[in-house]
Amino acid sequence: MVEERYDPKKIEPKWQAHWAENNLFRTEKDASRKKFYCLEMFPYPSGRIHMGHVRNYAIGDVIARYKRMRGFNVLHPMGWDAFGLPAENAAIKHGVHPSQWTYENISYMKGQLNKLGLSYDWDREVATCNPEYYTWNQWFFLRMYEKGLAYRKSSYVNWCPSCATVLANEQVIDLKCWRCDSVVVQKQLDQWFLKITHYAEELLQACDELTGWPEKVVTMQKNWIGKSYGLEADFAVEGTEDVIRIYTTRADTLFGATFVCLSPPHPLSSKLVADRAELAKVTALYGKAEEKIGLFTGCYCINPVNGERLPVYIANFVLMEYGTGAIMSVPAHDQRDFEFAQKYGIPIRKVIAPEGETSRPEAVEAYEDDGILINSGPYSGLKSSEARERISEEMETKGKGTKKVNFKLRDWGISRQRYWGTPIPVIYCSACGIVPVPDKDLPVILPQDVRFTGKGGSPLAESSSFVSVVCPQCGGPARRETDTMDTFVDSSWYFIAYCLGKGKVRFDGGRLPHPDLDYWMPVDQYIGGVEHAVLHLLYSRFFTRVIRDLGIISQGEPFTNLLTQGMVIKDGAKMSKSKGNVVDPDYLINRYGSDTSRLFSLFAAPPEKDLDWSDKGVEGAFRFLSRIWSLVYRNLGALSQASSRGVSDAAGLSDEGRALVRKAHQTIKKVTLDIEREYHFNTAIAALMELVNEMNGFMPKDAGDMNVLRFCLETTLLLLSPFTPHIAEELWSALENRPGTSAQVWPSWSEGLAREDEIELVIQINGKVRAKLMVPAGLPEEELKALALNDRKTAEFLGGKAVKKVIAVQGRLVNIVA
RNA sequence: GCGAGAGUGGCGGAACUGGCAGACGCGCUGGACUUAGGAUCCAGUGGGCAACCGUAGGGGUUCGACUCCCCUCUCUCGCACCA
Repeated sequence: MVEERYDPKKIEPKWQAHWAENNLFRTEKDASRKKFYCLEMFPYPSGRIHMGHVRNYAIGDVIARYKRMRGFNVLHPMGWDAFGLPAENAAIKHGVHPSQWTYENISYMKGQLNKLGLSYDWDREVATCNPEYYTWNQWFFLRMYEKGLAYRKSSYVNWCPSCATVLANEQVIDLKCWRCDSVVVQKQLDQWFLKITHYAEELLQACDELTGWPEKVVTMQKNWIGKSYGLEADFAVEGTEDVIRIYTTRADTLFGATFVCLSPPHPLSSKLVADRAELAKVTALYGKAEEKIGLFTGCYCINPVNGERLPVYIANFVLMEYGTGAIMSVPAHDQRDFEFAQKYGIPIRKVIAPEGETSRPEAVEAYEDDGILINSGPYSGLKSSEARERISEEMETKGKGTKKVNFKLRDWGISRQRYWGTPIPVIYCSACGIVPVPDKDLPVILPQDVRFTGKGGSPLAESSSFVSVVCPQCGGPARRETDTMDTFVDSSWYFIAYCLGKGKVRFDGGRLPHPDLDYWMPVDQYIGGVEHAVLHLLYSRFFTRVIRDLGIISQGEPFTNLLTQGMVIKDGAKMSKSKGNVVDPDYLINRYGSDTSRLFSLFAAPPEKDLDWSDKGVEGAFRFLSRIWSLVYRNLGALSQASSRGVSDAAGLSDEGRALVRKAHQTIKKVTLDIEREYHFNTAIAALMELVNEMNGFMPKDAGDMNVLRFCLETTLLLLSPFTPHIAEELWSALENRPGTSAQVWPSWSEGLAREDEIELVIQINGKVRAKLMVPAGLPEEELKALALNDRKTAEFLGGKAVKKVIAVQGRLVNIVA
């Protein structure tokens, strides 16, 4: 029974239950069918979903449902990025255990996702805070440790003195701690690192194969990896045995070096500077962008290319982490060096002249481009590019330097002084040193006896039952690592876990590469926010390669196609709690239903662009669905007597009927191509609206017309079903068809039936539209020209002028040049 | 500063490889039905009385430019001392 009014509350829960009871979206590996792995970035279980999730998951669901109707074996899973700071903060603030807080949130949010009618295979759900999941973080860590890909070293980190803990970069806001507002300092600490730089070259090379990714994201990845070709050269410190090794990409400017700078943490800095207090001043400003300061060491070093004596400075702007931690400074050709030289009165010597430039005005800034060498001994007159090569070779021959490729990419520091993360599976023994936890003792489970105070560093350190262990090697007393892993580790392989299914995630033993992984991977379509353009996506590319090199999987590239959806904007700003401009999905679903919520977020903008929220637009989406509803309701009696069979090859239709059938076929074509072409759902939905508008204006006069209407309605419902699955199912079943839309095949169009038999020929005179003429479609150009020239209005506008040229475009227009 | 992208009605947005600019939706105007309508339906809707003018601005290529080329402006987003 179809009610008169469209009431989503009455139909949506019914169909959600139907899908769940019949396990319609459960997927099994089936080697005989072509697979499609459709994945949306899993959410952090913060408590409730927001409109960004609705948009992200609506996009993914349309793709998954569409691909199913196209016959693919579709894997469409969902899970939870469940470790993270908010859970721990909730524990500090409200005394709820992070685990309880997280699982309660998951339960609520899972309900919200189901209310949206998303077609997930929940049998594959993962929560990263589950020991069955994070044990594999530990297992991968141990494998990497064995291969030297996980190691411990001392490094600078953001340290909040008040909270006594390390902060991630994104938790430092304007150089201050996001929680207590105290100034963050750089502190040297022992940290665990994953050697992502081992894959730097491959990660960079493979960027060129990411043809299904937005160029912007690929570029960001390339820049982040930051490969550069240069020279390492040795500058001997005068009167000592010490040598300063510098790195430069501009060997062609070697003759222009007038001083050398060391990074404050450079080992030679403290050796060359006697005055600790002065050195401390520079060190205090290390890494601060505002001001360049330096300290003359009193020492000189020798330029290997010409034997010149150059002063050695300590400079706060020189990074220890990049290159060698020391640079040669060429103020004439590097803006930073230029400013520094001016400040400290160091000479500036030009060694590169812009090509073709004769006069040389007094420099007010550095000339950083390539050019022709001057003042450079035997190299004067050469081009920069050639000089770089030749000077580097000379340095190598003389044993004073080495050509060197450098990367900006640094190894990934994963240690976090937090509770709610994966324990790093390592034991420290005073006798044996660092001892990895044996596989048989995995997982190292988070202890329950921890108090959350928000102070005093790693919470795990407070649990004596956790910290005190027996050394697996010597049996003596030992101490467990109390840091946990960065939560980005969890999300670096979850898409691989989905392929195996709940309770089946394991990577040791069995046939390798794992047959299920080889069937499902890589992800065919990944959808998520662009904020992960570098971090998560780069880490995942790294992890997938590590897993490949363990033999578990064959391919190293995880995501074939990537769609980065735009933000949801309201009142000119990104929707966010802090801005107070959020729209609550629960409210929206209650008031308009999930079909309307989905439809609006798909219709208002193409997926990759920002979406401007509009309450009125939502109502428009609801009205559209209501119109379809009442169209079926109004005609239900007659429609149930009608049959869509035969409509598509029928002669004997009324003119109006034929026109509507044509429109339907055109709509099938447009919707299909719009989805295939960059997922432009907004124009696909617009086409469906056009078809519905035409159906609304269609007055069936006989049984044949009613057959046409039924055909067009069925077509509309099928085309609509990926976007608004509930109403499609409901009306489909109201027309007494079985089974449901999601088991149906995507409609196909006939070019013949879609073709117009008449076109409106536009007649232009000198490029301006002067007349329009209905003519039969498919006329050859010559006939179009003749028709245009003979038109009454043409003569009128020509006013007797001679026709110079006539251009005809088949099926479109004729332009008469006079 | 470097890198990427975008500027189209009152608004969100259409326009495939150059071919009727403004599809579709919102809003607005008028009308119908109503005790009433912020419900629904119908019609209209870039500007201008007009010729004409209109896709950020200025040049260019072309029979023809939102689309291609050059210059300028504005905005958004990344990365920002990577030597």
